[in-house]
Amino acid sequence: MQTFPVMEYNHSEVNNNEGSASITGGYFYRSMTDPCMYGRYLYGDLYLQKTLKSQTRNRILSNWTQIQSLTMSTESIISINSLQSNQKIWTIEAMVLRQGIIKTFNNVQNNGKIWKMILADNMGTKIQAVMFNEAIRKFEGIFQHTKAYLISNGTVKKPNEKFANVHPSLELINPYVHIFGFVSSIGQSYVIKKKNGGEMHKREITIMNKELDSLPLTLWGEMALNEGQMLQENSDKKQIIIVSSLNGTTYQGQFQLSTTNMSTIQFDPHCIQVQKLKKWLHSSPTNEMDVQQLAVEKKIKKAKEINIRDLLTNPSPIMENTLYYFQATIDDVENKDQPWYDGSIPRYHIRLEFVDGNDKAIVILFDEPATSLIGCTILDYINSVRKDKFTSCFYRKMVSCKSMQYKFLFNSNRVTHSATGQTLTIIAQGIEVAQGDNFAKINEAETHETKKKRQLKKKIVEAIDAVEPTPIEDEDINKSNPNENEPIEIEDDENLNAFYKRQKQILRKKNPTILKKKIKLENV
DNA sequence: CCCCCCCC
Repeated sequence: MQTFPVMEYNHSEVNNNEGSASITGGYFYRSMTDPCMYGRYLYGDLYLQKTLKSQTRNRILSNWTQIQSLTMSTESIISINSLQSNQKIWTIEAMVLRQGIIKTFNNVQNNGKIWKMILADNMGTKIQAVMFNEAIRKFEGIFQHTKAYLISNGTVKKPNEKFANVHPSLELINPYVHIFGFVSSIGQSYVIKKKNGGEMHKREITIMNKELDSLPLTLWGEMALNEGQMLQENSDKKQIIIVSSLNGTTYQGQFQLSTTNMSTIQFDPHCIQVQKLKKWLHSSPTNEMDVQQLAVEKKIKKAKEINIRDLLTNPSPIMENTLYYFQATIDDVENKDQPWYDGSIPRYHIRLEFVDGNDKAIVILFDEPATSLIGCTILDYINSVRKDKFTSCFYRKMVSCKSMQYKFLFNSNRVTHSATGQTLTIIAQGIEVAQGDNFAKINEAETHETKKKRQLKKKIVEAIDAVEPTPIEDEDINKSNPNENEPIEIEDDENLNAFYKRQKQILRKKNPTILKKKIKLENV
């Protein structure tokens, strides 16, 4: 049984080709009937064209919960689970869990518009609905995110085996993961080149639970643009999301999640576990940066300490896939005037040097660790040093890092020795001041603020330490299990609807203007 | 009637 080093997830394991499933772990959102747990057959594409002929059957309900009080006979309504391939007459009631953007396609046989949705019924079973030209014209503006509809008599098709899963055998070992937590960081969306020459949007976010365990989550494709932008636009709020049908992989010792083409993101949905997290989140006085820092400090607590001298002299004193930290004094910031841009992916890094005789260690800080050191985002830093570095408080802070002691968190997989053996490069995952409050100071006002922050932090750390691993309470399972009669209540998400509406008005450029070349910074 | 599961 595979386990994940995290908190709130559901883990399904398909036992055999018939698709029976077992579920372990997790104490939050349970989608017992998620079709992905039952093999590929239920990954049906539901064609809706024929629904046009019986539009009177399509009643638009204002929200999911009203399904229960529907006055019309519900006898003919069947669950998505019981839909048969090629079934001619049927009605389902389903909620729009995800709306794609309307796309055009063009191939040898055909061309036109296509619009996809992911629907779920009150058992939690999901199905993909596909609409084409005429259907899009009729239904555009009718289907709305998180609203429920009666849908009838479209074409029910078996999914194309070719597309359902490229490696069917992998389905036996690759479980899908559902996760919920709050979003602690949101990266930029950018275009990456695939090995086959194609392009793909990618956006990395970080999700955390209330024990401040963090997990990187990669949003792919359309989701990186749409839902990702939605998250970014609301990044000032403490956002809680449920993300379903994720792939889990381990990259360089770090467990990470990626969306699949079956993934959905629900924003602040109404379910008991989310409400609990929300309550906790809003009662904690942390801001985004403090949360990041606390998460790092928690990891450092658990990591093994290692002497940097040992790392330099012995090429392999460390174990694979293990978190370590070392304590050291920064000798120099190699690129303090202009943090370096990494050409392959659009991010900046800071190189710190530690010199020990002839030996040199270089620690590279990307993203959050870098932000944590200088107290602002890398882009803000660059803008501030570009103007006048000597008046920049961030620059002064950077310079004052020198001769300070820090703890650096790193994964053993991110350490490389140079050919001569005298230089060591470490990509750090986190940074913490070695003792007390010796993060570089800017001025008195900040000292005062830091003191206040430190008090708050102490309070939070105590609260985190006091948290017991939450057992699965029967009560919780019943309340959140879609198998029970109670439907999942989803908050009517006006924001997201407005967002989708806006999306339609924005004409997308085919090739978004993303920086692909190395950025040249003016010398300051 | 589309789409080919990804990148460091």
